[in-house]
Amino acid sequence: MTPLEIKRRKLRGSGRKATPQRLSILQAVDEMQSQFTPRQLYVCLQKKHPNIGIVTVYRTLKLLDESGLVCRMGYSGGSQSYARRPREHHHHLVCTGCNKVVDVAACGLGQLEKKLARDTGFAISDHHLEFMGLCRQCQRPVTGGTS
Amino acid sequence: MTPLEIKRRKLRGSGRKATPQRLSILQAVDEMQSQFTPRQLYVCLQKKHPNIGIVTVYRTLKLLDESGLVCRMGYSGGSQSYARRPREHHHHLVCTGCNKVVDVAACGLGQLEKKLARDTGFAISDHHLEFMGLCRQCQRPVTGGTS
DNA sequence: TTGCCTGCAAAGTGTTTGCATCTAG
DNA sequence: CTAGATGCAAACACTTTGCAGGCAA
Repeated sequence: MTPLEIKRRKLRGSGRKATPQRLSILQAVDEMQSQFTPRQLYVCLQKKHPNIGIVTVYRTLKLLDESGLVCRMGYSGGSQSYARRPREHHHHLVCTGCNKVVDVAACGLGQLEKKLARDTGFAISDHHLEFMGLCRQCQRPVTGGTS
Repeated sequence: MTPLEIKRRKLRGSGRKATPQRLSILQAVDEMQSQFTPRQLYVCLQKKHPNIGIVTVYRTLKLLDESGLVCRMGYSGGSQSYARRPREHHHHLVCTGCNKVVDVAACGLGQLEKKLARDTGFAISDHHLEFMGLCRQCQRPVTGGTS
């Protein structure tokens, strides 16, 4: 089964139509290296699919997020950002240098969550955790030109 | 020395003019219970100081953030949010019902952070942690009308 | 008095919505 | 064929900017 066929099934599986635009967007998402904004994805799409409007990108990303095929992240630079589909419950390690995002499986916040629930009376349903730092590459002193 | 006088000095201390608008904004910030957006602060200000424009609120919050008198937080609902000057490292417990924010001192992520740094090679400098859930009040069944 | 500050309105962005048309199923 | 999807333009919301007048120092 081709990758395209897989994407098609995923879409249909969540009860949506597998239009060419959506398949293109899914493919483009797969090719993104890190977080991206709707506009960035739109620009990437332009190269191969200049007929897709940015409105469709917005709508499709929202839809794919609801279907669990992409993951809505926080805001970056005043714009909503997304990332490729998440696995199970996990967190992110964001490089402040190159903006790369690494998934982190380790969590172990269940206990803290329970303690907090007891202390505050909140019914805690979820949490977000994000680590910031410099990845290996960005830690290296700049060896080439700076331009 | 009155609280007002303190605020005045803080402003002057960062080399800005202590205008009545800025003092009013500083005072309103002090009275905010949790995170707030510029608009929310503006609405609060209207009650006592209807002559302050929302533009001034935007400009002043940015300025106060640069001066370290308020703390710029993430986005909430498509809008930049701020909070009073932060204490030490802490996290937030957000009610998904009423949007109330409670500060959480407990953290204990230092170990996880170190483990992660070892495993991934990242130089981790910080992390954000946010718990979501329903506060006590929002957990109660609706007793009044739903209007 | 002088330079920074304010408030209005207008411009800039990012995102959503209305609507006619098109198409996957 | 029909419900849902697309694309355009317009509407919206949030934030910034230009400018004339005002005020703290």
